Amino acid sequence: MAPSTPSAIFESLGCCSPLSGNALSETDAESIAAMFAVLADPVRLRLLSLVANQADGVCACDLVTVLDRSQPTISHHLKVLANAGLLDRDKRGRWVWYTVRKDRLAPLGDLFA
Amino acid sequence: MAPSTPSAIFESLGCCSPLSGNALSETDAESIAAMFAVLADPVRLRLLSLVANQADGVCACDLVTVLDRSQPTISHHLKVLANAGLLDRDKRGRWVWYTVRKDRLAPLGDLFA
DNA sequence: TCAACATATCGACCAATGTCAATATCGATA
DNA sequence: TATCGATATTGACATTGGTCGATATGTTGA
Repeated sequence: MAPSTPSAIFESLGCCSPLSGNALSETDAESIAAMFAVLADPVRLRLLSLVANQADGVCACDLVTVLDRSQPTISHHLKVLANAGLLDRDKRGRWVWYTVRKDRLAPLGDLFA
Repeated sequence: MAPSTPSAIFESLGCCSPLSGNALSETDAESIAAMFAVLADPVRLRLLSLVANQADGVCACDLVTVLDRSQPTISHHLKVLANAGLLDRDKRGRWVWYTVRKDRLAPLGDLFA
């Protein structure tokens, strides 16, 4: 006989807790959400794309002038991106050069496959 | 002769504004950031994965019991996901069934390619 | 050593948002 | 119609986070 309520449908599949099968764990969800939170800002997205479009990296001094934000704000966003592992930071004398970590970006794309 | 300052390097490439080449526009960055903001919450990520793992969709009544959140909170998150176009909402009598919109998720993955 | 410049940090402010209790709405069924 | 159960909305609260002015740190070159 067919189950009548929604949860009964899941229970009829033979498992104890209906939906916990191959779903995201709480800790996995938190770490993935943290990565998406880093990407959930238009200024950071533009910084990331600006850096990604220059194979040899970009000087922070140029990033400050391009977007319409103050120097502390750009510095803050670059730090967030670097702390998330999406940008590599390379100090060369007085300047700081950033390059994109494609090996860190790719796994995020796999989540949508 | 090699340019001495970082910005001079970009200007030597022959373009007016150094980094604006194929980078994200402000409006594009805003809309993409909005999509990532939807995904930047662990409860929403788990809801999405729970729905995605059931080919025939999931009843909201079951989603309420699985995660450790109140019914209004789950309802709120489902609304956010549906408004973003990531979930389809289908009201069947007293219950609401959700299915995932894979065609809306896939383009987000392409951003990392 | 000093001045100028690039970058980082601090402190404060304001907007956005996740959360829940209470309540409303809507559909099914007796 | 009346009641019950599923879902949505409202209002309030606390937290988070983007932003900037002011300032600190660190590096270069005179």
